[in-house]
Amino acid sequence: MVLSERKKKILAAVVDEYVRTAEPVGSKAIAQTAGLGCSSATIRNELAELVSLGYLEQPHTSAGRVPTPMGYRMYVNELMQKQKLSLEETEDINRRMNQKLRELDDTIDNVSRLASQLTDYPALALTTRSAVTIKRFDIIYVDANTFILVVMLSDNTVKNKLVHLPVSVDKRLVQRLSALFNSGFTGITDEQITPLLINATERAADDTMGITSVIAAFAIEVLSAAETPTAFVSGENRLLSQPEFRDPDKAHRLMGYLSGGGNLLPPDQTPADAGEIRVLIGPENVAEELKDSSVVIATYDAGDNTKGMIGVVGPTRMDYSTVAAKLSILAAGLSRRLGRGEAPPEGLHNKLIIKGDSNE
Amino acid sequence: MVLSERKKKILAAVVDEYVRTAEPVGSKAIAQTAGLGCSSATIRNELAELVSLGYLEQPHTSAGRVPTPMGYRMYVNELMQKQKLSLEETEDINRRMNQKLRELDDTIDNVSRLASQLTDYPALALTTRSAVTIKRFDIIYVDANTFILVVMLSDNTVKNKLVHLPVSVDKRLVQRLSALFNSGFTGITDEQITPLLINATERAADDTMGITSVIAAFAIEVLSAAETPTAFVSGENRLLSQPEFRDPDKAHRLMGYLSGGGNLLPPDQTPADAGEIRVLIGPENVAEELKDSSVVIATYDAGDNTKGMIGVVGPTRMDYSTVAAKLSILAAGLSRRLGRGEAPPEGLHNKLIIKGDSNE
DNA sequence: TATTAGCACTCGAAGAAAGAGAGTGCCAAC
DNA sequence: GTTGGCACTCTCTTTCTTCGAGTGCTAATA
Repeated sequence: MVLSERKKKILAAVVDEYVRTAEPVGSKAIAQTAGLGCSSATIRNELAELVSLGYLEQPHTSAGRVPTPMGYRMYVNELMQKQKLSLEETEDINRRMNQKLRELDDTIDNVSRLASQLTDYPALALTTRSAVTIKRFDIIYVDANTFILVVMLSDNTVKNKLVHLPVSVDKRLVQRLSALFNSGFTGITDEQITPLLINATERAADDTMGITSVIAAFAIEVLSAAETPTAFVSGENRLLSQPEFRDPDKAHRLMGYLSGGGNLLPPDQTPADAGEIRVLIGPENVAEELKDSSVVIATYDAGDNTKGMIGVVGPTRMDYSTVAAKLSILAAGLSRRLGRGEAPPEGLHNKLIIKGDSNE
Repeated sequence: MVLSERKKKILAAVVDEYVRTAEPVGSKAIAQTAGLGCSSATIRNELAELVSLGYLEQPHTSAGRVPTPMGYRMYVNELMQKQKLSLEETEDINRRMNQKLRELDDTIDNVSRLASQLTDYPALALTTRSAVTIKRFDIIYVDANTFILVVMLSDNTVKNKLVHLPVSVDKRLVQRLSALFNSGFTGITDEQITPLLINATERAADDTMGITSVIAAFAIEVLSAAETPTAFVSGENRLLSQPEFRDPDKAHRLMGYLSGGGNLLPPDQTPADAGEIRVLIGPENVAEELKDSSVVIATYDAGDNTKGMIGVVGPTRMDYSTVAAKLSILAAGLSRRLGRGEAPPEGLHNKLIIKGDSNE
């Protein structure tokens, strides 16, 4: 059954109002705010129908109406006006993004922090699982007992590790190993790094001290870490400002779940296309702990076919349109800068300024 | 005035009991638990004196007693029995430390997570401010537009950054720059990296494209980031399981403060010696938000004269002895492994096992 | 002099009762 | 189909009462 225009308007009004006030919405309030020229009695009739259709519900017989998950779903899919953020707001987001992400690393924890700040909900940033391979493998010789492993992955992230060894290592061995690893270990996944391969490399390098194993272990570690989807959560505490989490136990449960960082988001779903916003409302979530919360997820392009995701968690009574709009901009910005694996022009510029003021 | 033995015992009993139950402690309860052979009436007299001495207080006239900050202080300084953790517990901590910190990075966020898990309070790990210099500077040439900067600092941490440039760079220029940076930028602090120095390097390398600036900017960034004391907080949500934070507003305030990650701990105090445990009780804290919470801080030796700190935050009604004992072990473990900047033997071993099972 | 038993008293927590108010459902009129 | 009117329902808030743990004090005891 398709909803009449008026029902849609009323439903939208209920959602808007409820999101704003967190109080069940009465017929009178709607009659006043939503500018349809009819009385509260008419609205009451409509509301009753919306209830029986499953879009709304009543906490108790003589209370206002509250959207059901199905109601929110309808709202998100059809009713909510794609919020246009004002120019200032957009600017602000971009500015903060530049500022925040210029510092050292645009690592996912920074991204999640930013998302949380912007939306004022807890946010989480996730890496997506995908086959990662090693693109480059370098070993920097520091001294006879020390070297630095530097691995560049196919997703353009670089990892390093400082290794101390109890035994001395010849500089040439290190170089040989470096070359061997670069030829043998690039372009393959962690599963392909078999003991056999390590043994072969070891023999080829004449490595009698097992350094190869240490390095290979690092390679495996990096690869599997990169493939394990990890989530960074920040701003858990913002949950507490939501009235639905005034109950400390409830808040604690969800926050604990979030900090656990487990597989929070639909693990089976393939990541959406970059730019796409996905909304999971209440029971649509797989995790039991999220069953009465909502999640908004934006996907961005992290370059080299990998996708990143930023999600925001809140009560089902969530300001979907604003959150979606903000995440959209954030995701777009991230795609822009990560997609090509380079810092944004401004970032570079700001740094370069130091060239100028040499008289100091 | 010095407390009589019995008063001490009673005070200790009050603290212990209150820590356990979070309820004001009555005279009868003490008469039963603390095995001093006297009746509740006697205890009442003693309690009344302890109140007038300032060690205890009453929430209201006809309630049990609760320790004041001064009472806790006395407890921590003199009464609390230095808790000996059982062998199993110690083992457990060490095992978890090995497990947790073996993964890729023993970074401070992992340390703080671990501390929080162990104590079941929110924990924060801090780096201490100290003059950091660059120990090594390497540039890995990836392709004409891409290279990886690898910087090893005096505190034995290694940072890297992938740099894309819009212009092509000659491989030899990169090598020359690498050499120049290694000679010019090692052993100096970020303040010593003046525009003059950059300019000189630039000219020496014949760098007309300003790559030097980009690299120098990274150097400065890394150095100043390393010198900025940062705090990593985890387990904020554990606050919520404490009855004193059942009020969401109160919890929110403190959690917000913690997540802010600001200068949480006595900024003026010089870090204690490694192994030392410091306890700040309620109003002893400088930060307004911590005035009715307590903080336990352990200092560990992070190698190369730098100290690290792990702190735990909780209500003043905190299990000081257990927390102190656990942090102690944690700090000792960290000193052991970070002090010499190497992975613990077990960690290495476990990795090396993969050598063995090549028949798979 | 220190300890103890006894007892009246205090004060908060928990429960019960009452009142207020927002909002509904339904009916009859338009 | 819409509207005003009205009785009804149910929660929230406030007020009052009760209950009980724990105290402080006094007088008796070792």
